[in-house]
Amino acid sequence: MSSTDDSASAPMTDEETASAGFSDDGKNTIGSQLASRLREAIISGELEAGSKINLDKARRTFNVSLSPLREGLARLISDGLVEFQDNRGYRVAPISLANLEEITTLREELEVFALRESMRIGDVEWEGNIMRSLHRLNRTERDASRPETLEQWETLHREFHLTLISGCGKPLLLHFCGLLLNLNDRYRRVFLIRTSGDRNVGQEHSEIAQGAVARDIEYATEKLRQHIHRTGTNLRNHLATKGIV
Amino acid sequence: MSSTDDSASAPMTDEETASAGFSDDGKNTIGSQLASRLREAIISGELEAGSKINLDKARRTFNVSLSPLREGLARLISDGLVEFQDNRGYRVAPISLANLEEITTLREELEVFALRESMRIGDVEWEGNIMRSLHRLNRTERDASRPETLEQWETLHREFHLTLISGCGKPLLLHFCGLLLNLNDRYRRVFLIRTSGDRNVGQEHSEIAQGAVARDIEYATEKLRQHIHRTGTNLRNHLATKGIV
DNA sequence: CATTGACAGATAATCGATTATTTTTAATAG
DNA sequence: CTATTAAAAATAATCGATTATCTGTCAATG
Repeated sequence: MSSTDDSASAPMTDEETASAGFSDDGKNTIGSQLASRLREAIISGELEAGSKINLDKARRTFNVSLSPLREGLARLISDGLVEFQDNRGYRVAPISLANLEEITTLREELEVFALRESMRIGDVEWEGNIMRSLHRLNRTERDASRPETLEQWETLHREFHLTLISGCGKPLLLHFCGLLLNLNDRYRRVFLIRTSGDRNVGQEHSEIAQGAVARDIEYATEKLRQHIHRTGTNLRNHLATKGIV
Repeated sequence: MSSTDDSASAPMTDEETASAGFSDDGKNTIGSQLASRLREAIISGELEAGSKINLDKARRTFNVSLSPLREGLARLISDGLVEFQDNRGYRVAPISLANLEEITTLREELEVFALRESMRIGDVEWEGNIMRSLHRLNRTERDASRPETLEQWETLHREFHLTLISGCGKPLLLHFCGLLLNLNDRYRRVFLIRTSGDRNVGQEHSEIAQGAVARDIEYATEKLRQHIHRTGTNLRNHLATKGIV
């Protein structure tokens, strides 16, 4: 419900970060930095789902002491990306078909509800933010041969979905939706290298966005629901291909 | 999504805990114990909403070192009962009318959805668990003059609501509902010493439970929604009385 | 008189070492 | 051979001390 770091912060080169003065956008403490790095490692699949996290090994890998390491891991527990047991340590949250299906179902419930609320009470700034997010997202190509474009697209995609519902005026609801989006993104990054051919995801996003700013509640919410559902179906097939139950 | 301790565990005297062999129900590490103690301190209002948590002071109060203290606080962040900022430390999550209203709204959405799902797929064991929880709850009097009965009632009440939706087969959804219940309980414990006279809460619970096991979806979900809504309205009035915005 | 900046005290974050617990291995009895 | 137990190794949890950061105070400046 809190947490300082901001893993989806605006892209910025090392030089800018170092020189420009306004670098105070979180990531201050080692613990925070670790949380971000670990989150990325898990969502990208670098750390395998279900695998144990050896503290001593991780300590050496990241060149940090135990305290900030545990601090960082604690945050990922809140995110649902890490599981913990007293005296047994940490492990990367496992993936499963059932988990993916629940995430999809809950997104359909919560994200759609949040969009409905946003359309009910969102202001003009909210509308503007949607159009900006949409534009930035649609201008970014997903090129499977260049991993950095995939990461970039993921960031903007997440941003788009969050912006869409950002007008709802319900911090807790946004928090839940953010968690679900995170969990969902892991499945996509691990299993879905390229989007399936029979979809035009860009157009789907455009339709949702346009319906939202036009305040056509039935249209927009239904489009969003279908969008989420299709993604779920898609991912489910990919999981099945790899034999995951 | 994980967390080992179990703040709503069965009541047990110190003697029993010490002698009987099966005391391995969590609460092993100092960090876990602290999480429970702090949670209780916050939900009961002992630690004032919005107040800063001084690590050094807390360390002395609880006679522990910094590491487990931070560990415990980290868990309460997941619970939404504590907020944190890098280099600024921890504070008890503030309360507000808006926050209470959001909690109520989300409970109406999520808990009702979870009940619907439970009624769709819950098995006989689920039904039995409901009847047991209901019985235990209704047999417990809330006597304002004896604080321990209030605590006991809170525990059983929480248990009842969680049991009601425990058949839904959706761990994440149950997690969210658990969080919301926690957050809601804090408002009740702090603001509602006795239930308002125009309600028979015991009967409300019975109606919901009976509707649930009878699989009368419309009836049960509507009763639950009203139950949650009334509680919200009630609490809102009490907050207004104390001048909280 | 408001603003800035340096200082000091308070507080949070981190480290390295130590202690507690679990897991593995090895030995032994049945 | 399998099951049981004891010792050893691996791992997690905690501690006390140190370092980094923040916050308030007060003097100097415009």
